[in-house]
Amino acid sequence: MLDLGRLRALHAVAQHGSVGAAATALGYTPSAVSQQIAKLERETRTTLLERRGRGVALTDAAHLLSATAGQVLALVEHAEVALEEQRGAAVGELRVGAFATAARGLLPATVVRLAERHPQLDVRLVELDPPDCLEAVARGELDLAVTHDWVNAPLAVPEPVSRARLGEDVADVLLPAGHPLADRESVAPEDLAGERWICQPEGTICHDWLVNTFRGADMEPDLAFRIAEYETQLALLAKGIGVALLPRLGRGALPDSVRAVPFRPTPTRRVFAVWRTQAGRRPAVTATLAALRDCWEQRETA
Amino acid sequence: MLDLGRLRALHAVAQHGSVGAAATALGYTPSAVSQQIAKLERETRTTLLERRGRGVALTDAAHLLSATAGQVLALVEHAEVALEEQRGAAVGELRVGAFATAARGLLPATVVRLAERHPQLDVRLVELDPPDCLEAVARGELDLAVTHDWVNAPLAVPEPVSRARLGEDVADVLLPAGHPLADRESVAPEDLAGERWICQPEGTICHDWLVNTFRGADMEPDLAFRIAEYETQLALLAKGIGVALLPRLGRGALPDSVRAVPFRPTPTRRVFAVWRTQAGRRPAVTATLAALRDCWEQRETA
DNA sequence: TCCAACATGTAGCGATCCTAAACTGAAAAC
DNA sequence: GTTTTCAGTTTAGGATCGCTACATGTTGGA
Repeated sequence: MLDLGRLRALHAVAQHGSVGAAATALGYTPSAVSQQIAKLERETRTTLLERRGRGVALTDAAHLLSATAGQVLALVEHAEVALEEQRGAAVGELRVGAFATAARGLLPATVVRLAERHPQLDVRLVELDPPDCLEAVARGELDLAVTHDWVNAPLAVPEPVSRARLGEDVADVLLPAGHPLADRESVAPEDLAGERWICQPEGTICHDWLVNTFRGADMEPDLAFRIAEYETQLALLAKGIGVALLPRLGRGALPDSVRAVPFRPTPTRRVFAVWRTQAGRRPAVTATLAALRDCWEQRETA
Repeated sequence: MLDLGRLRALHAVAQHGSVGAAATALGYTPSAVSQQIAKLERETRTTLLERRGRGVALTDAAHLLSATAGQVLALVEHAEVALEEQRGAAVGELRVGAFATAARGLLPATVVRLAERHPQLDVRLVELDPPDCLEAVARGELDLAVTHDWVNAPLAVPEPVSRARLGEDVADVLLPAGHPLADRESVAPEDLAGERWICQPEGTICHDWLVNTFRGADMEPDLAFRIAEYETQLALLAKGIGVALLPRLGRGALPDSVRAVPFRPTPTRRVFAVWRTQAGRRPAVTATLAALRDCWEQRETA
């Protein structure tokens, strides 16, 4: 494989017309340039320079080589510039994970915003539960994830992962419109004894939080419906079949047949973005973080 | 300026997916590849590789750089191949000089033939008198020249120039059709005493030869018309204004008003191709030499 | 004929680049 | 949970490379 330094030497000679001028241009002595080209000649088994009077002339092979050397040098220079530019730009593929509610309520706007601001950024989205999110980020399968914890089940991030808080998401109890508690200012676990709950499957944080909170009041919730899909939960609620605890994030307009009532103690989960600390320097990561924050703000003011 | 070896290392990692595989592919140890990329990272002040589990993953910058590295490597490889091919092919620019008669009578056919055989060869033609030809070749301003001497004025080629004889060109005396000598088998200087000569300007070999030959017979030719252009000489001859000594090379069909009569002693000039010995290895030079020989042969048999 | 300009050759020193081997860290196997 | 294995990195050291300074060889002009 030809050496770039030698090609540069040859190209300089071709451009400046003499070994000495080329050496000056490159900041070397003529001897160095001469030696470089001599080595290039040995490597290619080709005569590149011919002495002509006091100076030198390039052979056909040298012209040929110098021409492509020019292209190569231009390309390399371009790469350097691109690298420099890229140091501040968000490009490439960014794999994002988010828990279901955020995937529904926050990420669509974020992806749109990123697409507007950074057209070169290719965002991939995966819906994952918070523990899986963290693991995937730590393993490098995701570049960034939106996750959450509840105040009574704080999120532990492993060492090489950083996190930033986006904000808090409050959950309300959703009741059929005709329910006796439907017009209360707020409800407590005690008020809801005997209700049949619509809840996410076991193993999800939503499920665990509900169980923990009721056990704190020395009660056991009746988790009659284990439903992962938001729309399905809503459909069940609309039919008055049970009650549910649903976060405000990602909750659209409710049907008339369903009422939201604040819960006491307020079920608040903190929403975080997490990423490998290592990758924090990636412009793509910081840009996504910024977009997430913007979209979160916009959601709250809306 | 980025180093080609490092770019190749990065590209290999990108292609093979791991440092070890890249090292195997390149014939190095993983350590070498790792160091190369570490240096590349320092040079570009960019993170290129991130550890991911047991292996590594490329950052955006690395992907960017690897992509252009691929282009660069392809270009360099292409240059190497081109160089290899070119080692046997006639390509590039070839500057050819020829004395006027050869430029008229030999070179056009040669240029056509070269263009057929070697379309990549770019032939430039300059009309130059033999001494200038030799000088230009020796100086490297011409790559090859067609020159001549007369038997009584042999051509001396300087050391770093080679020559090859193409053949001999005989000159005849051209007389107006009505001239008393027009139907003779041959004429000698003595026969032509008092004639007004149409001749090339002083300083040309043609001129000098005429003077020398006549002085050898203790005569002085009357060089009444100093004309460089062949067509002009012919026009003068056609009007019966003088006589001329014109070589057979490059002489087309004569008008009826002009007759060619052999001269005694026969004015014979040896025609040579000359080139820098150094450049003799150039395929372009050998190809042109071959074409010149072919065209000369063809001319004689025609 | 000497001198100036230019390229090339030589010696040597410092930088570079590779290998080998120890080290670190993560996944897999027991 | 502990050990093994795998992959990449770090470190040390020796060979090579690539530069500079200086000498040499040519060429072209005063």
